[in-house]
Amino acid sequence: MPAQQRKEKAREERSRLIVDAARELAEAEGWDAVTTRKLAEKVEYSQPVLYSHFKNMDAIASAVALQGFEELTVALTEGVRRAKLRGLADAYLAFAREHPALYQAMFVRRSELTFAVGEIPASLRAAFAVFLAAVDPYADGATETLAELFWSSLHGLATLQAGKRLRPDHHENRVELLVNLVAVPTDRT
Amino acid sequence: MPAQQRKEKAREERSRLIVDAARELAEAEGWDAVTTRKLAEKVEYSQPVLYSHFKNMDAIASAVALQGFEELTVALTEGVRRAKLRGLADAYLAFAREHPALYQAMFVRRSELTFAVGEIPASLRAAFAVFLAAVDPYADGATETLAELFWSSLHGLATLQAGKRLRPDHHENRVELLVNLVAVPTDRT
DNA sequence: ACCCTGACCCTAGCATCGCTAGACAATCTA
DNA sequence: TAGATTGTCTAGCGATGCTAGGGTCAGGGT
Repeated sequence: MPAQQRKEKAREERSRLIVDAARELAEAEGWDAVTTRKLAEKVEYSQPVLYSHFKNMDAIASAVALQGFEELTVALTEGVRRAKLRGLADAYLAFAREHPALYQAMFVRRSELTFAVGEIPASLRAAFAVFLAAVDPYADGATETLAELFWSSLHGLATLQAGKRLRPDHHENRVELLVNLVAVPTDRT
Repeated sequence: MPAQQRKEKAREERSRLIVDAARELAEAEGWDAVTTRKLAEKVEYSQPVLYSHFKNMDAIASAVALQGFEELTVALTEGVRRAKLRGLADAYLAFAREHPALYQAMFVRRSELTFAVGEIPASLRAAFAVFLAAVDPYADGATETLAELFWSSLHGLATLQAGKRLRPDHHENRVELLVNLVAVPTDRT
């Protein structure tokens, strides 16, 4: 029955519309400004329609985050291709800098998405795989541990920088130092 | 005029009462649960009293954060005394783990407190000084940069761990690896 | 062709939030 | 003692997330 399919297609379209609107609003004015009323007005539907697509506001933010994971994977892959570890670091930090609200939805705002325990979003697993591959040559066996540590360091740099808690200049120095620490092979017994 | 002084003393006492109540509530139920009404009820005054002490809710959270900075400095100093870099790392991560709401107020929740630009809270400067001293022997001149990086890495580990985004076991491995990367002298030209 | 049924969406409203205005009481000054 | 000042509370405003209930319109069966 094509009528049924057409309906579902339209619903899916509207879901994307809502998610896109939320993301735009968040990037433009921050997550505090993303309210159900503003969102409803932006997609030109009434508030309750949002709840026929998503359980609540947090679920909308999580949908935005999932979009982010996919884009992050692409950006990281491209970064590694350009310049290995340093390219990965630059790509990660650029992503966080250029999409601050998106980054918050992915990694800062509390959310029901947990990574290391329970099921992991496939798109995020892919992003982490880029880390694993890039770090493996220097890991001396402990690939996952080094990948987690490298990721954590970048996350720390990204969030503290965003919060104006690091000297704005010296960014380059910090990144270079980090990459050197990870890349320069030392005795890791 | 001692009457005047007595008044001021009482006001100061009540300020501390409010801050302590906010901190307790946040640690017990998270910052979302810290509302002006619950806070007012807990200190047994009406809501407007809060605003005669603090500009708004964020200012109360900032006051809690300032308490945290002082305690963090003490904890870090003790950690360094015990085991240098590793002690510092352990103390920092333990602090974040044991006082998650306090840590959020200090470093995660957006706040008007900025560190690296403009004026810095003295208590936080003291905490960073511990980082500087602990890291200096390995910095090869770039002490501040290495301190910022070490701090960022710990911050990343702390927040991602708190968000269940790292494998709960392997914590020890990550910390040891980080400390080794920073401490083992390599060629840093 | 007609009616009925069900899916869809909107208006209206609830409880709660941060914050403030204005009235009331208690205390100090002269 | 009378007036002024200081302090506190009650009540309320606008905005929040979310939901209940009713109305409208299209699709399907006879």
